Amino acid sequence: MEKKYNPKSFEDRLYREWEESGCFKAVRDDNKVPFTIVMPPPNITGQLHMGHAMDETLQDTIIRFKRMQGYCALWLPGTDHASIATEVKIVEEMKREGLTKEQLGRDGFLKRAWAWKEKYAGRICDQLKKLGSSCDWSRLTFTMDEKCSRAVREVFVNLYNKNLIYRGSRIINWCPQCKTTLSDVEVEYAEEAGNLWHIKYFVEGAQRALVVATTRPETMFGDTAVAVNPNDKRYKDLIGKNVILPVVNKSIPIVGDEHADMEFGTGVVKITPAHDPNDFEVGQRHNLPAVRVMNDDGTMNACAGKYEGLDRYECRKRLLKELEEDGYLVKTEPHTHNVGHCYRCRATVEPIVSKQWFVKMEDLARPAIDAVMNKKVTFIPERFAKTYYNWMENVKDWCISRQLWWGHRIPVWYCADCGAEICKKSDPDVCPVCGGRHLKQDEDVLDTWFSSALWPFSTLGYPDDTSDLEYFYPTDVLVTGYDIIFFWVSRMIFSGLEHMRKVPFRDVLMHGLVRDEKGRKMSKSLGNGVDPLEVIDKYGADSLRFSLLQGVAPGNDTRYSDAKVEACANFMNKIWNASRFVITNAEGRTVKPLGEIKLCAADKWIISKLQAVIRDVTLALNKYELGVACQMLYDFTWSDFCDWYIELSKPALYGADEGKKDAAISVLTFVLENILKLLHPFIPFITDEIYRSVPGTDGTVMLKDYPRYNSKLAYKKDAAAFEGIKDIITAVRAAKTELGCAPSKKVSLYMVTESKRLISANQDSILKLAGAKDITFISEASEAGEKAVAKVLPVGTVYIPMGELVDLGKERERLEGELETVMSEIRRADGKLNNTGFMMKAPKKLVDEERAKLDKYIAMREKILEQLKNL
RNA sequence: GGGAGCUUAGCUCAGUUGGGAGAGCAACUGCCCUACAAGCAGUGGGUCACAGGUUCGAGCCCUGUAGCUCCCACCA
Repeated sequence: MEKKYNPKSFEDRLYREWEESGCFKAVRDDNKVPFTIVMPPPNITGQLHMGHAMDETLQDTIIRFKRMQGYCALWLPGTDHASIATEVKIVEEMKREGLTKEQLGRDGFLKRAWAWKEKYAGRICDQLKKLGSSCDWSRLTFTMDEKCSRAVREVFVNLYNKNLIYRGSRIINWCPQCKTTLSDVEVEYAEEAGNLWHIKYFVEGAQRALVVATTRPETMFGDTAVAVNPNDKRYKDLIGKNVILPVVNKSIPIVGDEHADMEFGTGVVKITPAHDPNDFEVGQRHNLPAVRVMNDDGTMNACAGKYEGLDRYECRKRLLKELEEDGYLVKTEPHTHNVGHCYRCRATVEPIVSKQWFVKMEDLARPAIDAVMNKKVTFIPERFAKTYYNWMENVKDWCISRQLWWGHRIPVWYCADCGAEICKKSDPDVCPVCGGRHLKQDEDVLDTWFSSALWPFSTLGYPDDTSDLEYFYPTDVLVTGYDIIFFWVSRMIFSGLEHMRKVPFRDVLMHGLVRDEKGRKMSKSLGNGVDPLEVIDKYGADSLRFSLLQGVAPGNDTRYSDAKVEACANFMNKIWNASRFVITNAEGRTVKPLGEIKLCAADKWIISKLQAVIRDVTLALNKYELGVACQMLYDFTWSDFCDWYIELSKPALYGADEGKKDAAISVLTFVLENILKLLHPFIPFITDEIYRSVPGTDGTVMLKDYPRYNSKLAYKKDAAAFEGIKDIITAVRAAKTELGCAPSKKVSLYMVTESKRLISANQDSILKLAGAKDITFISEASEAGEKAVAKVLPVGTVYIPMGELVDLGKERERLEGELETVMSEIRRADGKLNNTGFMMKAPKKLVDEERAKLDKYIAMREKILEQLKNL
């Protein structure tokens, strides 16, 4: 082993070895139970960020754990074509070259897009490898691969045939910059300061005027009515009459509709069915025409008259000026309101009536809700089920058509001869209705999330009845961020149920966002993102992984900090050095199985601790409590193994007794090997690198069995007794520090104790670790001399003669302090034991423990009192 | 308007069937002792936001209050 921990010297090499040896490959094995994770496919446009790093680390840890536990573990990787995000990027790139989509044409553009994909899809995969991701690369899938495209077609056609996909004119969200529709979840709302403009509309044939309030005056060209509340006494008599739309001088009706809120504004609302979801509904109720006033790029169309061709905001500005000059504008009131923005380009989204394709959600939502209610799918933590219900129960139809080129094209053709609409799995040559040959495919592509929704089964071979699908589906756990529940998780659930008749996964492990040091979201605009690859370069992948898992609870956001990674790097260093200690000391010695050696108290103690850790870590991992598991392993490795056990082993290791040496090195090796296995899922590189040097091991640790709790190795009594030895050592160390005695000065110890055998057996350890030269058993305090400090412990009293360093006054003070501590413990235990409620209702085990504590403290109290008396 | 989360040591956060408050970092003291100074030993530091309630027992369960954060819906 190299003297220094240097992750760069082995991480890439190990990854190559793992990959080449086929360790990550999952092949159906009917003697094993499958455990499947499908990776949330990163966008091909993307670069690895901290969010990915967290997501991938969680998945890798789980899959490595399951693999070691003997499952047929499949972690299926892939990438997403990310229709809109990718198209936006390519268009930007083209713009720099002075090119437009139109210039290239659809085919030319797609050619370029595929070239882009070839160039960048590999990048994110390489980055995942740097992290140590043990996914089965032979199954790498791209959402626009042939198999996914087949699945998309199959699903589309099936839903179409069931009338669950339909085409219709609805209000949709339009991004004027991306020039495409967006689904409801792709719109992000933000409060914006704006105005509420009060505009006068004259009533036809009367001297009255109604004043409407609007935040988007430019849409007035599309007004086809004004509405008042039918119960509103102010305007009731006007219902059925008309108003004259200013500027355009068009006559539009006054309708009575509950939508008009009497309390808001003037109580009169202009109705623009083509540009507002509520108005659209009002329009439906009153048979109003929907008049679109905007073009796809957010400029005004011919309906705006002289404003035609102007951008919507420029039009607003000039129109307001005109209205003001003509006396129509009666009031401008500041008003903050929620404005929708495109989640890709941030442009303000326009609600527009448009003919689009929709998935009818009502029938799909119900079973998806039930599946979670019935625990076929479990959210971890549970609270996210509520978020899910809330959305599912109120979900509206899903607009799936996008006016883009990069994506799955909608498998619908229109016959120019007879007007038929044909939806088919395979491209039709002739019209099945009229036999005509003039078929034209729908120009639009599908929402990216339409193919993502099929991911858990499209990747496994759907629509074919593959052996993989039968074996690996439903998958076991989906690991993803809570920000993606609506986009993806919910859609996978209803899609799985609809097309596979089974939920896509049993558990959904949610994690939060990785924020920056100050708790802010990492973002490009803030420039506060931390590049995981740079962190890996500096500290190694294991340190980054551990820092992302340690102290993290499911569903909670976490902060990234260099300090945290540094602390983890120190842990790696610790593991490295401890291993080096064990391995170098094992050179030339025989490492024996535990059964063949005589275990000393310290051995039994550490082995016992190890069993508890194995049990608890496994339990925690099965509950996806990775943060808790990390903490337990950290503490065990650093405190118990390194700080205590390695130190305890030194007397034997450096002594002359060959048998003891062999025993010590055997236990050290045994525990180290287990630590490496236990830690491997979290920090795969360092553990495997070390494992290969551990005597008696062969091959990679990633295919070894995960340690199992062995009750025969629990040694509960011996382990408990050994705590007495640790107490003695700690007490002597503390006493030395307290009195300012140099740690290197060897002191003599005198003990009054009933555990002479235990202490004698561990004398070497005590002397070495406490920095003492001898132990003498005595029967009373005076034998230790006058200038001795007394440490009263459960195992007995230790007297440490310190000569001139002892200040009797301070010693009295200290003992009185300890007495007070012990007394308060006695009061606490006594109180409990005298509480009839506690005695009657508390579990017996607890009562017994409490009684034992009381006895222990009473004994200590007597000893301290005696000590004080002697001072 | 609806919903969720958070509030624990100076800082960042764990604490999952309710049974003596923890870690890392920071601070203080002392140590290079043949794995590790990226280290070791020791020490200090918390009315677990607040107020009630349930219970023999509450950081944990229930109700309410306050502050912060997030999500959804809607606001012409």
